[in-house]
Amino acid sequence: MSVMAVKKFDVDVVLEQATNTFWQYGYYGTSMQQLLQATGLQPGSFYREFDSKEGLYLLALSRYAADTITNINERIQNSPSVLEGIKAMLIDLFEEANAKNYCGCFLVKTQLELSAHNESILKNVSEEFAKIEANYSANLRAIFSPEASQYHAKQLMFVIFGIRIYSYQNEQPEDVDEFILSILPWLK
Amino acid sequence: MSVMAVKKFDVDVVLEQATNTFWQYGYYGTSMQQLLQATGLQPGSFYREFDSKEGLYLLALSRYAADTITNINERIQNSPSVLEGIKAMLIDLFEEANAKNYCGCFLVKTQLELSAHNESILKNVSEEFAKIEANYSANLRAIFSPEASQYHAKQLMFVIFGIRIYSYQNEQPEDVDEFILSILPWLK
DNA sequence: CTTAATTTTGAATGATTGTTCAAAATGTTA
DNA sequence: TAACATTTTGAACAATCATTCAAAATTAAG
Repeated sequence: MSVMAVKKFDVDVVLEQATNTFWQYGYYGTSMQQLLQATGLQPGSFYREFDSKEGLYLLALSRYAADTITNINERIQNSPSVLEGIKAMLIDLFEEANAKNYCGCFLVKTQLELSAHNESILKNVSEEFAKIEANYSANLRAIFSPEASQYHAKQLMFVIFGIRIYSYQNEQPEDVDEFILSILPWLK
Repeated sequence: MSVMAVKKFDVDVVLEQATNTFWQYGYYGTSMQQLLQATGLQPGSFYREFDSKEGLYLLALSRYAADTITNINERIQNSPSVLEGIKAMLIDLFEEANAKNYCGCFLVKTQLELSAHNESILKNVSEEFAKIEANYSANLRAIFSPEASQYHAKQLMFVIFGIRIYSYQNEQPEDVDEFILSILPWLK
């Protein structure tokens, strides 16, 4: 009793392709036609693997959120210090914006697009952001007091949001490094 | 030779109703059905007044952008000082988020939702943000040097974006006033 | 090779999308 | 009152939306 026919596609690859499409064009801005073209699947295969367009979106979203925290911690752990790691991450955020298909943050885009349509998504994304903030706070506790860590983590979230939105514009600060330090002097 | 039949609706009112619908649900998330219900218009009247769904959206957007700058300047001029005016505005941004149908910033939502679909919209919104930043800079020049004003205006934009996004979450800083000053100490 | 569990195919579905337009209603002017 | 420029009405349109499902293809096990 085993598998009599074998999947022709890699679920992880398909999930990534779908994520990128949703990320770029949004939930309502992405049609099933686009999704099928991006993944190379036929409707039947798609719906047998995923429940629905919405189900796939939620899956993509939770995967993205989990990856985000993983990436943050990897970045910090591979840096000479927590503060240098965070500062380098912020600078990278500015540079990412120069990529040809800059998409910003998938969680932010989801929150802005869908919070009025689906209250559970608003709650879901809020929880993910709370986790990310708590994770920054936990990392900062290696240097600061618990209270200072919490405060700095919150400041960090604000600044990250600011960078992600502002980066859609073309004019960035001349000296990004200096600009970050002017808002978050404790990063020095 | 004059008007033989009279419009039953007020264009400005309709435009505001449509703007609110777009603002809340987004461009692709708003259907013509919703728009007609929100405005009380019939399809024919709608299309005779506005070119298309897209045309109406662009109209709503440019009106919103113009109103934004007007409101900022009114706020600042009715304050005892430029800095107090700006600080009060930032605090208000936090409080707005507690309203039942918090929508964030229409320009930001537009940029995130539509920049991948329509390059001219991305450019359009970017220009509006540049105007807003320049307007802040002009106001700050009453107190600071031209260089400092420009720099502070940019910091201001980042922080405002941060507030608008972060505010979708429920947990705000305990002391909002103190929090703002910790990021923008020159507001003191 | 046959059997059978599983996957792929893709035409077809009904619902909804944005938009059109001929006909009816409106109300000022002469 | 009659004429007529303008607006409203709302059924109808083609296109696209997400989704379904019966039939064909696949392939390991017996």
